[in-house]
Amino acid sequence: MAQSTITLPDESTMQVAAGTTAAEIAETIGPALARDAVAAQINGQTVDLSTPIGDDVELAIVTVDSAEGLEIYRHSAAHVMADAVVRLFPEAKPTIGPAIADGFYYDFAVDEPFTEEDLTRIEAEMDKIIAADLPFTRQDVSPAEARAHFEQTDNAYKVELIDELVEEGEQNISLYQHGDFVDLCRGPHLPATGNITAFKLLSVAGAYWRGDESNPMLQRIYGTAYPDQKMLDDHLKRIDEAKARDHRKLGRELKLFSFFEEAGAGLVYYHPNGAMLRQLVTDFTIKEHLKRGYELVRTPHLIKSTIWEISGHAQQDYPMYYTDVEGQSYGIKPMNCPGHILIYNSETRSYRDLPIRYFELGTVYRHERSGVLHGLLRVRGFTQDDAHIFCTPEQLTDEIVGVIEFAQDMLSTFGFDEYEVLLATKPDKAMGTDEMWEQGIEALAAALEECNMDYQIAPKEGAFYGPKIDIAIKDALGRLWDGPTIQCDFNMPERFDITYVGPDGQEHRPVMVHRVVLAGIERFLGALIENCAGDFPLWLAPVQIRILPITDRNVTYADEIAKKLREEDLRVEVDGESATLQAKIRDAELMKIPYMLVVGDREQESGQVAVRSRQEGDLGPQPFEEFMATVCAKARIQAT
RNA sequence: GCCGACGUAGCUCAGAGGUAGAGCAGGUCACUUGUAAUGACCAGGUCGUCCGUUCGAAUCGGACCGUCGGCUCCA
Repeated sequence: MAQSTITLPDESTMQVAAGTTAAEIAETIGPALARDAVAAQINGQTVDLSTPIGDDVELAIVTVDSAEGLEIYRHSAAHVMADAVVRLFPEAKPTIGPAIADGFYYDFAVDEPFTEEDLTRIEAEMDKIIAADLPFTRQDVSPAEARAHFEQTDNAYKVELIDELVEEGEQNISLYQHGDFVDLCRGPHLPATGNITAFKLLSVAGAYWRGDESNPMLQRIYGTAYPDQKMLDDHLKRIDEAKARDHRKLGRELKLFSFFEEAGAGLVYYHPNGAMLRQLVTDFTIKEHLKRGYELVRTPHLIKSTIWEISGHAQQDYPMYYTDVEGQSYGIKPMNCPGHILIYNSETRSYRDLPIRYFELGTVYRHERSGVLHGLLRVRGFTQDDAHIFCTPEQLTDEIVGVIEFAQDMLSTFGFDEYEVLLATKPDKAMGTDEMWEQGIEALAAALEECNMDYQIAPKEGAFYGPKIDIAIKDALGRLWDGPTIQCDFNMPERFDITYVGPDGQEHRPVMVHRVVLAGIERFLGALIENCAGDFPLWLAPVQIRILPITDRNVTYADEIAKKLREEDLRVEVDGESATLQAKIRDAELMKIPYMLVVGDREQESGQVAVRSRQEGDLGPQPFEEFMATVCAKARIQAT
């Protein structure tokens, strides 16, 4: 009998009879491996465990604890869900159902949308399919056969997918079947439905076929699956944890901000605590910009529409608001760049002036569609820590490096140390020549490399005026938030015809970089609130100290020390209510105030305060002056 | 904008074709308290808005406003 030589990842080799399956080899290596195996990699290609091995190959067993293995596991769960749906709703047409970051989904074309109650029924049906332990089998067929199958089930969506595959040059179409359910699928899959142990369906939502809003709306069911129940429970617990620190909930509880239905959606009202938090963040931001050679500018909210025609926003149908002033059309600024360009253009600039870095806390308005608004994360009026850098092409990479380093400094001060970085290239709907785009992409890539940043290319994701770097920041729960963006612009300088005089006495075109670090201040505050669950570090706490007089006799003393603390720029409140100390402590704890000073007759007589720290609990009495010195020092530390 | 769900007191929520309820928050009074809720009393709602169906609508239908989960888009 013919033998095949298998090389395993640890370089060891084994001899097996030709035709032995990957599953059998896993079994030979060990029962634990066989149990966790979901697929195999043969010469780097991921295939089903049931694949027989004919030649000498490199083989790796893919287990469910790898990212790839988990994806396969969840993808199989999606198939089981689709099967369950079709069993319960024979009219439903399955379309596409992939694994995603935290689970999987499947989109169905149905006449009636699914209800929450349907999810329970579908889960029960899935349990049956899993209990039946139906093997997943692969079948490679011709496009014609595949088409015939899905035409028979009247599924135009699958037929469309097959036609696309054929266009891409596929000769073979793979179908996966378990029980009676057949799906168009690249695979691979688990050996059988029984391999799925823990899953849960989470929600149902509308989604456009292929993500295009001109296409029909499908019904999407989201679910998740984990190799064991405990992992699933942990995941569900994380969802609850995220809910508990939702910035919209905390925004109300901590009296930070609100929205008013009667005043307009997506427009934020900052209450005293929120306005203080915002001010602390923006004061810090301004200071850091000035340190790095930026200059403050300020531009109006209303600019004649002719400027928006020059900038191209008008022609791009940018979602902005317009108004009319004495018969002239004005646009409410959705971006700060044209204003900064006007200032740049107000004088003849020399190469000796460059780089010029204009910074503005620029408040902009954008007409975001009603369905996308989301707390502070997606609003219609927001403020950016926006700057535009005008520089020579030679200075470009250094300037971008400067921005990246600045962004890292800022974010880490606020407690964000992990990032995911994208470099976005030319979209279909774009201005500027290919050559300009290439230059920009090169400069951005060079800067990222100089900063040793790992990044991924996001094809066609650039702004219409230039390529960009998008940095997403990771929070305490591992969630990603939109963060800094650095956008090259070879286009706007052209349109506004801005120049500088070079050493040769000739006019040259400067490069323009748009960049935000915190990005939208509102959005950043949302991320900040959720990252620390409303428990702000001392330097950012809207109220740093609350003084709790034990009796009415102690209120005057409390007011006195409050005055002294305020003179040191500390943010202090006195709780003068006639309530018990316990009740006052509870209130202050719920407001997540970092320090409580309990003052009764004893403290008053001795000039002391009894300190209770939110983090460390009761610290006992100490001289007031001593506390003030300590807390002043701590409040100055701008790091989390 | 699209699909679905939802909107009852400041907040969290119960109720439901016959005219609205709780807890917390708020106010008043009493208490003057030592490290996460003192007690009593009071006040508070044209049940998101408008239009319709009905003898009668908070309850049923429609439109609009807003919120939530997604799609899409984006700082």
